[in-house]
Amino acid sequence: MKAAFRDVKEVIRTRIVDGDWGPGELIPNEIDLAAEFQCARATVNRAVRELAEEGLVERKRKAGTRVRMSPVRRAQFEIPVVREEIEASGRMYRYALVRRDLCDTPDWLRARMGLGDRGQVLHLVCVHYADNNPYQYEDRWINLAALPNAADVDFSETSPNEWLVETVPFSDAEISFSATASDEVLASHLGCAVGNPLFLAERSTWWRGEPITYVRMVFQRGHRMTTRF
Amino acid sequence: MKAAFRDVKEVIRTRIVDGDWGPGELIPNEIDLAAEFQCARATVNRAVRELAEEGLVERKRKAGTRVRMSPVRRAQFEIPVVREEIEASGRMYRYALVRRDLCDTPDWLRARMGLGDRGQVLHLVCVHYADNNPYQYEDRWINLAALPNAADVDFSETSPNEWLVETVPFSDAEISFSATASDEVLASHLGCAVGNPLFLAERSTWWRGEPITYVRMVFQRGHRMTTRF
DNA sequence: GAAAATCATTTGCCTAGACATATTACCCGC
DNA sequence: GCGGGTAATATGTCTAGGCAAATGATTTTC
Repeated sequence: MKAAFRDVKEVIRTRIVDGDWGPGELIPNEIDLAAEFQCARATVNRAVRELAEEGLVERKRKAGTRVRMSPVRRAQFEIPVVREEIEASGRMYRYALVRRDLCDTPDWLRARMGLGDRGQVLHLVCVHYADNNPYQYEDRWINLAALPNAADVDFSETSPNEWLVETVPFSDAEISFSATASDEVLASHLGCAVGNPLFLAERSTWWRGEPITYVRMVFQRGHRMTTRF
Repeated sequence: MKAAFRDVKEVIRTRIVDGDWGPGELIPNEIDLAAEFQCARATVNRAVRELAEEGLVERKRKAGTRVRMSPVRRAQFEIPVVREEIEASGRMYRYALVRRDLCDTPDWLRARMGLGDRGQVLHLVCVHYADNNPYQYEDRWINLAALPNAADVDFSETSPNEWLVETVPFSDAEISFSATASDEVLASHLGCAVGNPLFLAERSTWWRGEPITYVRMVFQRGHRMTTRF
């Protein structure tokens, strides 16, 4: 007899999956469920609350709990550091710095990151290899106003990604995925043809409201991001 | 004065983000925190438990709670029904069925879905419009062995997506995202040029271990999938 | 010294009862 | 029939206390 709320949760989940309680239908209230399962209301509450967090049911005060019409399926992706992603798949990781510039913040970046005054940014371009095949092209901009010491770091060995993770551990971020076409630069670095469709991930990061970094990550042809739920 | 556990949670989160409690460090135990915040231990428990679920801290019995070295970054995407996605953005939704075939299960589909014996599948092609602009091209295959009555449904008005959601509401799924190039069919339906890079989502669905449906969803040029965390 | 048994600490979960809050349902006056 | 106020109800959260389980630390035994 351990973790009763888990059992309650699974019984309810089974009833929903099997269609005993169909979409849109109201399920019994917490007091009745507690009576049925012979437990405290708090136990039922936790079970049903977690099901609601998973998107299986919808709860409203007074109105009760009902099975969702269209289950809000939330797909969860872990966003690992590239090196870990490659090494986890058993391939050898290699990193190369392609370019390093110090420049004034371009306007498009100021707009995107919400940078008010002009200042300097560190622009880094690097490529991540898996088993010596190009895997990801990384185009990164670091706000030097927020991280002045980034200018002194030697990024020829440490990838900016890993340096940032150690330096600014807990930040807010916005990530977005889309498709883009390979241009000549990408084609030469990734070893594909110009015009090939490529998977693109962009990420902006803030720390305490201050813009830290923006990165464009373009993956090798055929890259897929997969998850089960 | 509502939701004390939320306040506790935010105070602790702030201390971690600000570096008062650095990566790898042990934070006070629940009893001490409860004393500090003048609340019951259960309240602190919920606060810290949720922080652990978010990946900010790591908990172990007897060992206590410590701040994670590298926070597990989980991006969460909601996978809504197309119509809801479009209507939520304030645009008008329209749906069109392009093609409907009954055919023997092609080999590639049998391999992908883990379908053992050969049987028939229903192949549907449709397009979803937002404000009369093509938004998503949907290429769907439904396993008739699992859903024989799908053959009798009129999909000219109801989109297969919505019919399936009502009929087989809660299933296991695998979803994957990638980039693809527009071919002539896609170009004509989506109104883009041949060769344009397009964002592709593929989804396989099972119900109680039985393959139900596989769908390829190709989005209009420039589509982005975004999330904050 | 190494392995095994015991102890202590911390999180995990449960109960029973209480009050708060949102929201529906109903009743009433018009 | 309709608008507005009021009561009823289901969920949301808190408290105080208690037992369970995992596991790091310590001590005992061989």
